[in-house]
Amino acid sequence: MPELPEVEHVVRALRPAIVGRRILAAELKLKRTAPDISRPAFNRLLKDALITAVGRRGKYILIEFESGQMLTTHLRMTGKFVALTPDDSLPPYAHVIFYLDDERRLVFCDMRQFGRMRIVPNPSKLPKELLALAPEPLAPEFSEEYFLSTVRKSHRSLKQLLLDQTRVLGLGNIYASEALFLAGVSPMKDASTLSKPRARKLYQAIRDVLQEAIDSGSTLQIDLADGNGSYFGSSERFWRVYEHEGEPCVRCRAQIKRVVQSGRSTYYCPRCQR
DNA sequence: ACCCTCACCTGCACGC
DNA sequence: TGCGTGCAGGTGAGGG
Repeated sequence: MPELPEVEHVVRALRPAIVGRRILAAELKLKRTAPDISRPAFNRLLKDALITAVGRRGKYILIEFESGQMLTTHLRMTGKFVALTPDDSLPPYAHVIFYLDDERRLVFCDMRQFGRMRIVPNPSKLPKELLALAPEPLAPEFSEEYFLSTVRKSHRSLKQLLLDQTRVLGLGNIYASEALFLAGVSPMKDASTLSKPRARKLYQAIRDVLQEAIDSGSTLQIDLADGNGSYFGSSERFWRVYEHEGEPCVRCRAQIKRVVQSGRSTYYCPRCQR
């Protein structure tokens, strides 16, 4: 159930586990997981592929091969990677299996079947949804100027704008609420009406909330060598407003409210956030 | 170009 | 106990 920080944790756990490994065989069990390729073609293209790098773009995981091919994975809501030792049995909802050259299997599991994989023939043929993504939020390209002009141009609510991966990358439903709380800005406010100083504050809050989540997660135990085949990047975290409806605000003690914006829950403090 | 709604799935908590 | 309802941290296709 990942937003950018969780995906970053998955990437960091995956990297030492699979870089340098060769895929002896690939088995796409659920066609839906890689909808724009046939199962035999998927299995054939990844057979004998040597993994040279694991990266990330927004919430997409990028696995690169020596051939120049790349496998992109989006975990959506419930996707997980699991590393299995030869003794481990297949976990539930295992939709893709990669048989690695060290006897282990890298398995993609996904209860809700929303997760998607795609094979990219080479780096110049990135799919359009990847090309459309906003700059990496923790990189210099996501500048204050970029954010200020993006905010100024939008007449949607700030919450909706923050969830739009083509405008602001990496936030999901939780971190969007958290960033707005940190900045003291109402999720319902029309983006274009936000003053420059408050937009700056929101910009900083976005980066802080993501960086804090990445840092706090880096101490998590994400060892894949345990006998059960650990789930990559599982984490527990403390939210300031998310799922705190009715509880006192940590800053002013007013009751946290929940509203629904375009079908999704938003949590906020009606007193601190204007 | 932009933005909204809905569809895609399964499981779980809750109320009757 | 069983059933119906609503909800879950994500996109992306289709339409206005």
